[in-house]
Amino acid sequence: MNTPALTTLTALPEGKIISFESIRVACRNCTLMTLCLPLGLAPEDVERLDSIVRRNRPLHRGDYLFQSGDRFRSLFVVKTGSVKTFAQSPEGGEQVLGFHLPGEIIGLDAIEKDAHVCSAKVLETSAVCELPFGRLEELSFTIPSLQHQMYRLLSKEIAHETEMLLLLGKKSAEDRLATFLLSLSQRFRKRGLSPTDFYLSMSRHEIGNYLGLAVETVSRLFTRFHDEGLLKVDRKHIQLTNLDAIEAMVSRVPVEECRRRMS
Amino acid sequence: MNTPALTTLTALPEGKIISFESIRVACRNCTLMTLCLPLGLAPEDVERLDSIVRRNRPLHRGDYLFQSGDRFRSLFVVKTGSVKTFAQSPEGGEQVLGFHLPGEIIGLDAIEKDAHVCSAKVLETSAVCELPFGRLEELSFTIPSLQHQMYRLLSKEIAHETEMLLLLGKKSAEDRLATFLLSLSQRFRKRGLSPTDFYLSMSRHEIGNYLGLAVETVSRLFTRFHDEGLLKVDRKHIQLTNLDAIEAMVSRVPVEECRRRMS
DNA sequence: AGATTCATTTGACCGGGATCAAGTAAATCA
DNA sequence: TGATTTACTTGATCCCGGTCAAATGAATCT
Repeated sequence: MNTPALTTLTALPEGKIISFESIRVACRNCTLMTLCLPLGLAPEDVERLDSIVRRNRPLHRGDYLFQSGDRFRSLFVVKTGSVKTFAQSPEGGEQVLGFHLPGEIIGLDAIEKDAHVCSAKVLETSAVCELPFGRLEELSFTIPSLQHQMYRLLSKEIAHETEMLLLLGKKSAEDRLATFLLSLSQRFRKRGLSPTDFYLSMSRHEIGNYLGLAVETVSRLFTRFHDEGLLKVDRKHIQLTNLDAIEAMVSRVPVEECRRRMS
Repeated sequence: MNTPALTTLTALPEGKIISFESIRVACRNCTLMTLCLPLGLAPEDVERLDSIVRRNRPLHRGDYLFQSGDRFRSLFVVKTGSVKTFAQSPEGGEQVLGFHLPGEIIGLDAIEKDAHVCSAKVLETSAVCELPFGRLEELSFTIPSLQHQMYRLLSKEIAHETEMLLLLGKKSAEDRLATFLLSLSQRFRKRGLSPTDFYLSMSRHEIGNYLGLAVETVSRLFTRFHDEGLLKVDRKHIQLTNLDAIEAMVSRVPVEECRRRMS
């Protein structure tokens, strides 16, 4: 099998042959169907959607799906593995915007400018579906339920970022890490994986960057959570031994509000 | 003229009579057309869009467009005045999500859950266009350019929140206020208003809440900016006397990155 | 106009989390 | 396998911005 030295999906030539692999993993057989774009589509519409999906070879740690400034051509959906997105200032600093698990769509922020405004980098060996946006948009002209699902997905992304704004604007370091772990837990659960026992595919540095915290703070918090019996942590391996306590921490009323409400 | 004691648009009964007012302010005559939903639409499509727009009576300070948890029926566009959106935790605390100026669309985060996930409150006497989402969606099935514009608007909202994440995650208090003022300035300019001389319709408390800062910090920063000759401030009246300096402040490389890049 | 309430400003102080500095453990590589 | 690099942890210290407290100024209400 020839393996060209391409590291980005977008750089792959058009009109790839339909491989055996791509047939096996058709949308209709994909376990992620209810988490992904086909949600709410009739079977025949899933087939039409499937026909525009490009399934390229797996990517490896460090590979880019796209980089900030690239012309916008496609949305991407993680099939297996995980991907981080991040914005970079021209000077080199970066802000992690999200960690994306199977079924999650990447690139929705690029539609308006017709160019990517963030970069997407693969955290571990990952399979990714590519959805040429022009084709997707055409398809959504003729499939109302697909259009509706697109609106839903875009809206969901907005609502999610809203939650992140609340996190960064109002919550303590402790709350941020707890919220992060709980989010991962819930997303793993939805995907049929253990919500209490998983491996992190991102570094402490990336977690800190994402949560607006220094690496050292993240490290200390892991140690503290461990000491408090909330979790067991061994390098990248996390076991949430007291999910209830973590949930309580996240939904807890901030101290500031307690005080204010008493007056 | 009868004035029922309704304080929310959504509570207004369906099928209002077409008033003289609503004819005068048809989309085709609206100065906001190029900032708003009609952007990129053919004149005949603007008319079709116009036919579903509901233009209700002006709202006043403190009126709600909708509240978190309300069933999602319509998107709203500010025509004149300003509106703030905010998320509230059940305990009473709130996080301001945005301040919305004429031409800006509100409610996009409600599509997915079919319920509002934030509240929208009018900051000053304001006129607002209501776009019943069901009708809008139907219309976008038959007008590809409207569908495209919807995708663009949703995408723009995502990209904008991304910028806010960067703001809250990485920037200093000083940078946050400067970014906020610059954003207002640029938005006023786009609307043909002075980018350097304007009135704030929101309180210091609301600004602080939005930027993840204490009221006192906001107040001190205004004083400092004033002392440094960046602006003149008299209560709600702001004059940006050194826009260049504010721009430089915003695009400046964070100190942390400077240090890191030197090593 | 005077009283009340609310918004803003200013000062004093404090603390959470960043920064600085080392040390340790893993992963990568020759 | 040892050498080098990178990731993570831990401790010490510092500082930005939050909190507390009080004064002042606007706006609203009688």
